[in-house]
Amino acid sequence: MDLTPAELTLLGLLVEAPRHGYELEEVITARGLREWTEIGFSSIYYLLGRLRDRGLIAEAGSDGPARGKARKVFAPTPDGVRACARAAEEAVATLRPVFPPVLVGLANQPVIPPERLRAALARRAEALAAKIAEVRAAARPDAPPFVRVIFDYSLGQLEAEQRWLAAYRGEPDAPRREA
Amino acid sequence: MDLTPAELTLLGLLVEAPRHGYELEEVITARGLREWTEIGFSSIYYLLGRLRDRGLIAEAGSDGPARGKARKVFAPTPDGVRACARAAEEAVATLRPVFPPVLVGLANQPVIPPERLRAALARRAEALAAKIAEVRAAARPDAPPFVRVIFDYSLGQLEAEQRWLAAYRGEPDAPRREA
DNA sequence: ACCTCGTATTCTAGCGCTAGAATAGGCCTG
DNA sequence: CAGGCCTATTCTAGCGCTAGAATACGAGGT
Repeated sequence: MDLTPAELTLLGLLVEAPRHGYELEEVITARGLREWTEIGFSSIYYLLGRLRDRGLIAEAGSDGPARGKARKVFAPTPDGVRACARAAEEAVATLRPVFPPVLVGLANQPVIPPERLRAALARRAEALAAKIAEVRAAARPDAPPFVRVIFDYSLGQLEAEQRWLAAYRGEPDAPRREA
Repeated sequence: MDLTPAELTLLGLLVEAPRHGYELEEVITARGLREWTEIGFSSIYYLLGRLRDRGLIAEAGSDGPARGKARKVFAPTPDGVRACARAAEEAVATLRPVFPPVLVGLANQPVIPPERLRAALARRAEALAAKIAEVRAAARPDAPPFVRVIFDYSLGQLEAEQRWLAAYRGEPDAPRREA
């Protein structure tokens, strides 16, 4: 009954406006969701099929094609809209424990030669700075608040990681005291 | 050729000390890695098989069983140790873009009834506070630095999220200015 | 008329992983 | 020494997902 993040993303896009598969693909790439949601091109029709089988979306007539094969436009059913709201609410409320790969790497720190580790941390610092700049640049001040909050979240997480990394690179071996 | 986080975790545990499948299971639960790594009981032997097929670990004789069926002890091969170091280094260096479910939920914020959204955010705040307390309690000051750094990371991320959440709950609709 | 190009969907094989049951073997107890 | 029990491993079926190829179809050029 629960929706995966990918399913919720797709369903949400359809709640926003009825669309056909190809259009979803376009929207996903246009909004830069490809990187985040990890919904591949092939998955779209697959997920659409699952959502339809569950009765959360339904074919809302076929659109007059610009050119080429007829396209199937999908729209959420009333059930689908409810499910979307419930799943979104659930996603907001639940804190998912994360153990990102970087921590797995750090847990194996003892096997990494020290100078390689230092270099790896430097590479991370660079990537982090670049990412922060990128997110800042992408964050339009005129975006609606519910979009801004997403950027704020990402930025907050990235900056926290940056502070942590700076402290850690500064004194890689010395234990530090609590705040 | 790359190792998944789960594979790296297991391999790392074997680099630490040769072990058999059941023991890995015990270590994983004892260290609380179950929640983080999402390595199910069934996966252990499966992953062990894959690592062996790739020549990264090998059976290092069977241990005298305390009682019951003979157990197969696995130890990393020289290749395995190298792969572990390389993968750990890689994991430390690369920044993986994350788009946690909470953001997917927030992206669908407009379909959530406002009072439900407020309640969901409140639940999240509670869970967050509890988690922070839990991590703080688990962070032993006498732990080796390479373990402490992991707790520091988690704590930094959680606290950043807490600040973000507090700000957001304070003014859920008003746009905020940049730092 | 035919052919090609651009749009859009569907199909197929197969990989990675998981749950859960089945199996195996030695010890201990009566 | 038969039976149960505990430790460990292995097997099996199947799910979810993906890449990539195959298909379908109309418009426009020649």
